[in-house]
Amino acid sequence: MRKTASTNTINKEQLEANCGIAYTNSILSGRWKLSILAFLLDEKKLRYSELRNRLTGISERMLIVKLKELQADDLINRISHPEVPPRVEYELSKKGKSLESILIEMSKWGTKNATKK
Amino acid sequence: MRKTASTNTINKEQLEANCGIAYTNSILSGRWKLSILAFLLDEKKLRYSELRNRLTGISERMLIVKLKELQADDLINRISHPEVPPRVEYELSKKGKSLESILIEMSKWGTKNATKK
DNA sequence: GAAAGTACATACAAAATTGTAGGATACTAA
DNA sequence: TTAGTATCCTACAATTTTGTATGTACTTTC
Repeated sequence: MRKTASTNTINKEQLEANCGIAYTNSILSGRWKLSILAFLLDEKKLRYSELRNRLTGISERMLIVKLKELQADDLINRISHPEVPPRVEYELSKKGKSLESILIEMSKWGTKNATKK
Repeated sequence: MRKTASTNTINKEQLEANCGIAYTNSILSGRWKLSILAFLLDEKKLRYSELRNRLTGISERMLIVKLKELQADDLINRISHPEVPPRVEYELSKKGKSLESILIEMSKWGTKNATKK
C-alpha cells in the first residue's frame, strides 16, 4: 500500500487496492462463510453433518445456502457419494486454498484481540 | 447484531470466544468497514469529507454509523479540530494498524481474482 | 440576506440476511 | 408396518443492514 497523498485526487493504485478489498469482502462477508472455509482449511474434508456440528448455531438452511454460494464462487468442491443414506463431503478448491493466508491472518488477529475487550 | 435474548446470539458469543476468525469477522464484516480501513491505511489521515468522496456510493448516514462503530471497537481515532467550519480527521489506531497484514492479503487476493470471472 | 460548505443527527423505509417449521427422498433395519 | 438416517428443499417470518430525505449550527462568500 501507499504513502500519504497530499492532493484530493485518488490514484489508480488506491482504487485498485480498494477494489481488491471490496471484491474479497463481497465474496467472504457474512456470518458463516469464513468459518466454513476455516474448518475446511483445518480438516481438509468434512461431511455436511460434520460441518453442521462444528458451526454451532447454524441452521440447516443457512448451511446449504452458504455451501451453494461458496460452490458458485468456486471456493469449495462438493463430493457426493451415491449411497444410502447419502454421504456428501466438502473440501476447499484450489481457489479456496489460496485464501489460506487471509484466513490465517484473521485467525491470528482474532485470537490476539478477542479477549482484550 | 441480533437481540441478546435470541439463541443465535448466544451461539455467536461462543463462536467469538472459541474462534479467532469469527471474532475478526464480527468486527470487520459488512459493506464499508474494510474499505474505510484500507483508505486510512493508505493515506494515514483523512477528513470526513475526504472519506466520503473516496467511498463511492456511501451515504452520509452509513459513513457516520460505520465510523462510530470503528471508534467503538478502537480501530480508528477521531481528531476534532475546534474550528469553523468544523474539521474532523480520522486515522487508524494502533489496533487498527495491526490489521494491516489482513488488509494487504485481502487486497492482493481480490485484485488477483476479481477479473477471472 | 441568501446561498454554500462542514460534520453530523433523526425519522423512516427498503433491501439483504438469517431463522423456523415442515417436508421430500430413498433406502434400511426392527 | 413403522421408524430412522442424511442431505437437502420450500414457504414464510423475523432481524439486521443499508439507504433516503431532511434538518442543524455556525460562518464565510456572493
